[in-house]
Amino acid sequence: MKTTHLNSGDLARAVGVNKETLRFYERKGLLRKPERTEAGYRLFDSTDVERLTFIKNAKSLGFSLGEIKELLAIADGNITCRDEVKSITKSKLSFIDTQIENLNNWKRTLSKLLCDCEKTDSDDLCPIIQDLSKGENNA
Amino acid sequence: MKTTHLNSGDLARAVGVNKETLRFYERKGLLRKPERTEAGYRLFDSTDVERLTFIKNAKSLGFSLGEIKELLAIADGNITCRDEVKSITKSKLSFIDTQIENLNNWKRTLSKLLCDCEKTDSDDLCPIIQDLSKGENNA
DNA sequence: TGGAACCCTGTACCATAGTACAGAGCGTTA
DNA sequence: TAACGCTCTGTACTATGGTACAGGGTTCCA
Repeated sequence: MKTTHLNSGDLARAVGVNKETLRFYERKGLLRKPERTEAGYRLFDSTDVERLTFIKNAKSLGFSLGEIKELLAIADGNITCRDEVKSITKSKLSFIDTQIENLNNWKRTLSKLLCDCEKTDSDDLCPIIQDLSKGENNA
Repeated sequence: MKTTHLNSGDLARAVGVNKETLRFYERKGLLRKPERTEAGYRLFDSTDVERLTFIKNAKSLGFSLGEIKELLAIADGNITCRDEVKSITKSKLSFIDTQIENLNNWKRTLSKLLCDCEKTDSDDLCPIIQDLSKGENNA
């Protein structure tokens, strides 16, 4: 658990994000304001690597920065708020379900259209275009 | 096929979008510049309803406004470009497949975390937070 | 005829998620 | 000691997809 100090470049490289993004996250309150050297250089440590990794992972799981900030606030606070993490995760899960359902609908529709398109004469109007011009289309 | 004239408000209401959005789409070149009354009021007709419906449907299918513009350009042009519609649709389909796969990964991960969370003692660190702090997380 | 409800315009603003850049200072190494 | 590469700051800009608003003009209905 030695406290290796990293500067912006080190941290950015370590986690694989842009250096500017670190400043951006700091401004947004996702990363704490790090200590500084006398010259004003940011001094990060392994907890920042973890935190930034957290952000990166959560982002890849579809959490928005706003949601991540909430999660981090909870992680920073007392453990008793854990229900909130669960609640956010649950709502995210149900959102994901909806999204998957939508995508499957899109997929069905587009596949069907593509199929129709292959079948029709090349001098008919494209069925994809035609279909999308109709009301009552799927969500 | 009577050419019912609609003004901005009518069209917006008919399709269910914001009036400002019409102007926005017009600016972006998604909607044609409509004729005007002598007072300068926009005059839309049923083809605009179709076009806006097209945009709305395509949007709900996950096409970006840029892609929709391409599709519209093709629809406006000659039918022989139909292969392009197919190609856009195909690439959209493969994108959708990727998205579904990603969402399913997210879902698996979050479900597992949620499950872990229910199992652990309330004075342990929340496993969701812990897990997300680790590197090598799924995409 | 007057007022409500609509339409017009340009411009500015919103959120999200960053990226880019100029001009300055710092640190390391030849 | 000079040069190169790194860091700092604030500010501006990017893209996407709109929304809001002020300050006018118009249309409709009682």
